Amino acid sequence: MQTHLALQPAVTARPLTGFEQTLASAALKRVEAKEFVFVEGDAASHVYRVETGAVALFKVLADGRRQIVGFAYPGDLIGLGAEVEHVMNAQAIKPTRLRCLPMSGLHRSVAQDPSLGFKLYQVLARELASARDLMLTTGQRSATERVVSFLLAFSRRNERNGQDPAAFELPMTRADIGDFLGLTIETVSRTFTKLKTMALIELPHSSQVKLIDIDALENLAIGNKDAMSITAIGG
Amino acid sequence: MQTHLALQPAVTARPLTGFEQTLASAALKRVEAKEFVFVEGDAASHVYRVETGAVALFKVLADGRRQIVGFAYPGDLIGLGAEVEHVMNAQAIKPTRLRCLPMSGLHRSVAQDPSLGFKLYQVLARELASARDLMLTTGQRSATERVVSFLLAFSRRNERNGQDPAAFELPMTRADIGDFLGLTIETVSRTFTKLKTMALIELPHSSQVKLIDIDALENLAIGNKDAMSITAIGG
DNA sequence: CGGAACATTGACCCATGTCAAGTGTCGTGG
DNA sequence: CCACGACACTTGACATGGGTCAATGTTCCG
Repeated sequence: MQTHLALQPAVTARPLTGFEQTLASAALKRVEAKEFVFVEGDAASHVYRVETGAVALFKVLADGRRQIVGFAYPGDLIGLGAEVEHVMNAQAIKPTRLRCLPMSGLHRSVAQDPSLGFKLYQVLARELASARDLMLTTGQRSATERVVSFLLAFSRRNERNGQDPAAFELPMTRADIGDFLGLTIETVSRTFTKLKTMALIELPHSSQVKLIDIDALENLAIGNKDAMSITAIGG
Repeated sequence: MQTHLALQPAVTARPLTGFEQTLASAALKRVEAKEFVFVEGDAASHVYRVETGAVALFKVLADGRRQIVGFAYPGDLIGLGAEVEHVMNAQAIKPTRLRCLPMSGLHRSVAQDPSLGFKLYQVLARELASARDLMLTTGQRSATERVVSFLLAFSRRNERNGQDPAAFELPMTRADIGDFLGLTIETVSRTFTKLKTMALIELPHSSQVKLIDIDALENLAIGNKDAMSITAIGG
């Protein structure tokens, strides 16, 4: 069972070889933190691949409530969809560089490489799986479980990239985390403080996280209220 | 802005013409209410198209908490994904007939029809959009907003199918609705009662819904606390 | 007719939201 | 290099929406 939260659209698109070339030669765009890559209603004229930096993807309600549906990191594709207009917003959360591929180019690539359509299908299937994991998280889990799942997703991402799974930098603010997990800033902050008090994490700076007891955190994430004692018995 | 909740994976797969033939001749399977079509961990050996009935797609946590990520109705495809095993469960919520297409057949179809991969991509893109709408709903909306969005999605579905947008039968239980919207049975039930008291809906039977004031409901869904007075002024 | 499953309702409670101070932290300009 | 302002974060006090637990009602089917 996939109990953990995927932080990203999971489109670290390795298999797109012919497409890869097209992208490599595509125009490079720089955006500053807080700058939008596209907004809801924009013509879906391009897809983008994040080269460096990070982008938040979100929807907003009329009254300003915001749901971040995912974060895109280097290697991730954003802007894919079936509609002629973007149905969400993409905003850089730190200085970011992107490759821009016009939709016309994408269509051409699909025409040339018959398997590309299916590859894009696989890319979206993984995004869909991530979206559903997040649905499980925001729909069913407690605040602590959500925050811990979020931190562990970072840990696993770092591990996949050959970096320290126990220490990382959060590129987003508490507000972003809250809008991703369906919590308020205050609840996110209090949960961090609680995990710190429980000696499960350390926060050298508010954006730097060190995971002290990953086993205990993993127990917390799956709903084990007293993860620490369980760990003591089990370990 | 897409403020409303899609009830289904939105894969009423019209465009799959060559594929359509394959499906039409595929084996027909009948399942009873509560019977599983597949469960998490099963080999993803087939995709299914719902012919009649309805299917709930859900994930469960170790302790039994359940998130329904979508309902599939006639015309919808289920079982698509990038993994070799199913990552969720599919359970009929009423007697259901399904066409079963083996994955091998799907792969053959993709090989024969180069555009099929891209068509499947579009199908998944719509499912992804639905999943993200549901994320917005469970992550940001109040109980009343969630239930009303849910009812309005049925209304719109009926309208698309040329049926009465103001009256329909709910195929699922209160528990299913709760697990879809991230609410408890009791909250769903109380919300129905409240809407009935406000004279916005009627419930001839617990599974039959009649929408009395769709405008007011639409205001409620987007967060307008006193939808009725607004409607009175606006209408 | 009886029982199981589903739905409603009520009373109570608690996790999380809201509102309101504070306290860093960082970048800029003097 | 320091002072300032802006912004992010933390913390506290309090409010409340929705969860929990429990009882009752309803529907359906054997």
